[in-house]
Amino acid sequence: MPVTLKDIAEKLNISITTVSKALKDYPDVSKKTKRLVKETASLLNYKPNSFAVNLRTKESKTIGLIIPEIVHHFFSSVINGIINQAEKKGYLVIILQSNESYELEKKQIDLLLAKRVDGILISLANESTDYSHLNEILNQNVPLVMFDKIAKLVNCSKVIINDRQAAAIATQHLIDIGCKHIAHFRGPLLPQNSIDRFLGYKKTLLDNDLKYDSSLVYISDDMSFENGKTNISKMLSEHEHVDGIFINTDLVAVGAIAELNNRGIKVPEDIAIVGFSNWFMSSVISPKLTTINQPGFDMGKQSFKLLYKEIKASKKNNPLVPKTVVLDTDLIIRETTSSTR
Amino acid sequence: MPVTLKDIAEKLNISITTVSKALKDYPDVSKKTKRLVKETASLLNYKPNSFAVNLRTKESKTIGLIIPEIVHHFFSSVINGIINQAEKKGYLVIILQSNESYELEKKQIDLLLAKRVDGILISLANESTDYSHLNEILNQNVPLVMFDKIAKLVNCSKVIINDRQAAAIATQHLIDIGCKHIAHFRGPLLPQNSIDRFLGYKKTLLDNDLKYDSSLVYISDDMSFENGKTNISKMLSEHEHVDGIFINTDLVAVGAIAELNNRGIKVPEDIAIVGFSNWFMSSVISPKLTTINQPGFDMGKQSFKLLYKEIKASKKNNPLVPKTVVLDTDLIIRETTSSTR
DNA sequence: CGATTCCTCGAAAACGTTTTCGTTTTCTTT
DNA sequence: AAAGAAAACGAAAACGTTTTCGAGGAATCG
Repeated sequence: MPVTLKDIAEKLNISITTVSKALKDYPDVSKKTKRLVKETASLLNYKPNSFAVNLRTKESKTIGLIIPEIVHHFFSSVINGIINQAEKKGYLVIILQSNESYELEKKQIDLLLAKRVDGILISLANESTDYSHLNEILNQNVPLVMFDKIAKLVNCSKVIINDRQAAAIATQHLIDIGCKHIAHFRGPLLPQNSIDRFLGYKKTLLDNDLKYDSSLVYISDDMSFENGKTNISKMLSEHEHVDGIFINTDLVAVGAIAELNNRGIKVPEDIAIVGFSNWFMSSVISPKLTTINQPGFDMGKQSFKLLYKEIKASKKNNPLVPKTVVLDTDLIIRETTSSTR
Repeated sequence: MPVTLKDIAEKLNISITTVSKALKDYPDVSKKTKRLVKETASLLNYKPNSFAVNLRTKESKTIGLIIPEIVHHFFSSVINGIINQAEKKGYLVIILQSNESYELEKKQIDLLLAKRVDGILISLANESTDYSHLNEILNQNVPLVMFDKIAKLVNCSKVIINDRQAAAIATQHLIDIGCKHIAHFRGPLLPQNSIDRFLGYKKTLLDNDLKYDSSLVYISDDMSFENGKTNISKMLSEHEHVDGIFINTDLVAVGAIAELNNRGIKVPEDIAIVGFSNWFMSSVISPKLTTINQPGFDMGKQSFKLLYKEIKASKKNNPLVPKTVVLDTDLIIRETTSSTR
């Protein structure tokens, strides 16, 4: 059986109260008994029962994290950032997956609320368009921070990248290397970042006096390798002189490149490509993919930092005004837009 | 304030005891009060306080998972399998990372034990050679299951692949397509699977009457892309007629291929390559990598299943005899060993 | 009708900790 | 040496649940 405060108290013939206070360095216990208590505590290998501590202090030093999918380079980087930062502050992280499903997302939130985690970090499922489940979190006074895939309407802190700007930089790069007919493979219709990237693409075309043609925009429903291949095929059958594509995300871009390779269409000579997210594979394929680097680790880190502040504020019943942190991205120029073309 | 059993009891003018029993369908409470209690419970949106439940039942329905690194295709697949299976049984998962460090691994175990998780799943850090921290888990009667990178000497259930056999299949494949001088890029010296893959390679050479040359074995300390490049360079400077390499793992293989491409050495015509693990990128690079598929998701699933059984057995004080599950791998033949060579 | 059984219910202890508040002891001061 | 202040300690309540055990009343049986 695990050793408790009581065991220490009995061994030293003092009260449980004093033992507890000694261990927590309360000022009203003498140096001598403190030393004694601490010695026997470590002698007996005492570990506080976290269940009891949780009940008493009403906090579990645990946060919940919900992401669309785990097996994903970007998200696993985010997880890494979150866990690292959380551990520094003594928090552990419970991870759940929404599989891009609204229903599952709702269920996972319920699970976390039932577990009474001290806070929740979430990146939304593509399907999610109703936000009552998120407001439910706030109603219960559980701190909430959204990152990457956010809902602007929910009144909580957020960590995002400037998707519109990043897309603009990507598109401008294509224009700068001489592309005249630039297509865009966008993500699903709902998620905000998918929308913003599209808008950044569109605006940059117009800003450069190129005409925007909605038939040059293709949707990747599940952002897969296959999507890239089918989108390319469709595009080639519908348009003749596309010379550049801004593709969301790298995985789709890699599928597109594979299909272009199959068909003997040269990248970047015939068609230049810029991806999005800087997955590891992008630097390994041939030709190497020019892409927008999305700082996953840092996003995780910042997200937890914000959540931590909210948790501390909420403990003091001192509500924090929600804040949105926007992280920098950068364009990584590689072979798919090589200037030697 | 969250609603408690007491609130329901007061509202209905009955005792807390009866409310608790009604909600848990005890036989000694009448249908009528059960209905009444359940109605008001859902009316008030009652959620049991998990902290109190934990303290009372001495279990948290939470398990801990320690892996060397999260941002890794194989491990994130494993995580996925574990979380999926755990959720089905009502368990949540706390994930920690050892960063391949023995010290950190020890610390993470302490954290999980302090949290009093119901069980622990672990894949060992490469550094770990002392197992006292693992035995500490068992001493505290916390169920433990090891997967992938295991320690044979620790007396717990394990889930692994047959590394030796997989390596043999990979090596045999190289021999079958005509390779005569086969090198091996192995992982670090300590981990069991690194050892077993090496042994499978060696044995297969001898079984085929090829001579084993220890100078053809190169070590990748950190299993990186860079390791692949440097190993190839070293190998090319030391040996002339290597015509096949069995490389652990895919990431190293991809680095090797990149360097071979740089030097104009043709894969598979000049040197054929087989990787290990079937990372997603392997099917995307050029030439596509022949590799051993390692069933990450299934490994996660099986690991949790074993742990679950142990948890249930340990609750009944009915120790389970440790069991080792060996999962199948398969050889995925792609272009780096294409038979057209 | 008395004794037995069954059906409902509730008091109370227990899980292990934290913290308030009061009590006792020791020390300081005059 | 007495009075007051300071230091050290402990009793007890509280967190919210689960479960044992016993009690009361209703139903059943002989």
